Amino acid sequence: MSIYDTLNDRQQEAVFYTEGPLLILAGAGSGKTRVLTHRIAWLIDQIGVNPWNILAITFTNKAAGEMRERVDQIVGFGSESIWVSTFHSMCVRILRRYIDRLGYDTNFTIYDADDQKTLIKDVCKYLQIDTKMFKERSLLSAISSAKDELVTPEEMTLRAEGDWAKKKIAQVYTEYEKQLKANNALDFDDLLLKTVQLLQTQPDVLEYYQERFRYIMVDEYQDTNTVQFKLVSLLAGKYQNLCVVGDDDQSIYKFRGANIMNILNFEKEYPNAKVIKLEQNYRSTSTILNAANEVIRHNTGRKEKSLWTENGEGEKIQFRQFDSAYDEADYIVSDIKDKVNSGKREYKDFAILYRTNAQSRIFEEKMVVSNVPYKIVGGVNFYARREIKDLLAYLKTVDNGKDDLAVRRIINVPKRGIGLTTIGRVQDYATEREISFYEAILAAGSVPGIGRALGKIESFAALIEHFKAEGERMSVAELMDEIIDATGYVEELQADSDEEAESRLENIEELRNKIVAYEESCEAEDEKSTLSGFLEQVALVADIDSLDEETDYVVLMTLHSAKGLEFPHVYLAGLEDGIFPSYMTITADDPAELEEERRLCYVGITRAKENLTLTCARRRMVHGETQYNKMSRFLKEIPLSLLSTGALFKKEQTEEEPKVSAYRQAKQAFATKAFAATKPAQQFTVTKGKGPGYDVGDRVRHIKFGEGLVTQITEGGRDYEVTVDFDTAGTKKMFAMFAKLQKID
DNA sequence: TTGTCTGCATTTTTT
DNA sequence: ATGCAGACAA
Repeated sequence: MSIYDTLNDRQQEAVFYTEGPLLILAGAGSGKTRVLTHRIAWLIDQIGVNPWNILAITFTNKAAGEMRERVDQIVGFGSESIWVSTFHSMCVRILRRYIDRLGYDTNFTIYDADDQKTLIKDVCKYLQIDTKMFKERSLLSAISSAKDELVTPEEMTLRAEGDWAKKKIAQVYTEYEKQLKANNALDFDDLLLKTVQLLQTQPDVLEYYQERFRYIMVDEYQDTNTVQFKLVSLLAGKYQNLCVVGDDDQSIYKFRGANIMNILNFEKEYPNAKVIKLEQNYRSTSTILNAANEVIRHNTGRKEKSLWTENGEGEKIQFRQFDSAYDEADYIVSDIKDKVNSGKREYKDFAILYRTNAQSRIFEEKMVVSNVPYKIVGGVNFYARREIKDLLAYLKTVDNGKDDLAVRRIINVPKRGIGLTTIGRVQDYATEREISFYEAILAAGSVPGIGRALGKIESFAALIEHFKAEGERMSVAELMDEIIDATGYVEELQADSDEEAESRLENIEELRNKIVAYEESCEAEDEKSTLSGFLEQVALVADIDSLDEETDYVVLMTLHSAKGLEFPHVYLAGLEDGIFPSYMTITADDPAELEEERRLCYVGITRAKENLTLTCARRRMVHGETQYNKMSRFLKEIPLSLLSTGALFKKEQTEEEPKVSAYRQAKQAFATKAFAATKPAQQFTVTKGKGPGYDVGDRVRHIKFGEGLVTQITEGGRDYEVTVDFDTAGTKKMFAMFAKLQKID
């Protein structure tokens, strides 16, 4: 009896088919990770492939670690020399070795979203771009998609010919690139793009990696974008032993440039590709699986497949609608508590999934109050916190003096009396001479107009030089301590006794732990721990990587983060039109966006193994205002026969609304299903309470237009449109939400 | 130069 | 509700 006997026929076929391109269409819960690990084992064990020649690309570091571990368990040796990593960390590894060929230093810095924003602001200021017209956000996303599509600044400039707005964007892109290079920095997209450029321009490097990676596997292939596709094709170009695993129904990263065509057209790209479908689900009960199938059925243009399972029917899916988001959170948390207290489950069996990170807060509050251990994945990244970024900026400055952003960040943190004017002068001097900001600092004596700040700058330069010298002989942790000590960063926080300062100190302590952990892990692998190495690790960790299956806590995260995970009991919260599917996708004119939301819903449902609870609230606070939402359209796509709406629950007595039971509400919602498609969802937002707080015939005051008479109120979209006859300003139509009209008695 | 105030926009999802 | 940029005073 071999380990491969435990696989089903299809899975075996996928494992044994080792030569040439292979597309595995793996439905949710069909055991694709098992297939991949067994395939690697098979390659090593039976085909005699050197582990060194295998590359497996996963979506997260966590998945990579798990895969390595599982291969290790099967094969027992050699797994450490397999390359298992994410696209990004693989690229960094390659670039650290060869990027000098593209004119960068190999100790380049990686810019995160925050740094990108700072840089783009600088660029806009420098180019005198009107950021009212060109939002930094959209500029960045334009640049990002250009990089995803392998479009260089030169190309974009050419394409923009004759279009003023496009030319502006191209100009920004060009300058942004220039500055990145001057700072010896790469952004996330660059990691992929530069690697592709490297392989395209350096035949010997390409040859080396093609030879090295004779067998390539890519997980979550449906979420790859054009650069990633290109990268994989380059690497697999010689041996063509490329195995990709994916599920078009789980493609949820289009907004990040993921190109679903990569999977749909795999057979066109590789005409001799073998296609294997894995359709047996081992994860969920048939009830859950049916619900998922029913929902995803509403999408068009998918690869036909039908998931089935031998698992039992299991329990019905629970559905609950609540008056408010508070009630919703209350119910879920106490439901979890009940089930744990009755000994049926442990905390770690539960996951609460939601559409947006903002929804986590309310659950967190309830968890704290109820004393339920929990872990929130995502949200504000640990490394994005101010104190962490500050200290990292010191490390970056020591590591890569060209990183102007880092130097400018810390030159006056903690306060040294170096102000904006001084920084501006130094920057001008640096720009003029085309030297880095830090070089200008070192030459501060010759910068004009510095005046009495000179001494302060010189002592700052001396401080950094001191760190650089010390860094040569110190470990990263020691250097960090020295920085904390010499700058008085912690001291300053300690003097501050409020709660925020306290949590900052804790974070700094946590950072120190992470540095020590990094150094220990290097030691374990017999590698030298370096400052660059640590900074790189920091840049590429996702929050999900810190998820630990062993710890007994409830996990809270977005649906996106939940991809690839499974839990015995899943709560899908906030199933309301406007939340999920999000308001953006409902109002977008592209139906494809709604389909992506539906796939997200499919992903969410299929995370559940045994129990699934769907909840929504009639009323919830969003951005400081109360929103009234209809239940999600996706709910209506689940057959009523799979649902249980459970016992009735308390309604708030203060509300004047008709008292309809949850069950009736649900029933009504399903009954109107046929009409729902043609009628727009009725939802609206008001600043407080119900209605705009005034009526036709009332006198109101507007902050700018003065007093006037309300002549008409019409309900439109998510707001009221109010027509007011102003005494002095004439008749205006405006939305109640924005106008903030005040009734005059 | 620093701190505070005010008005303004912002809100999907992430390696 | 929160966070940021710009204005202005200390």
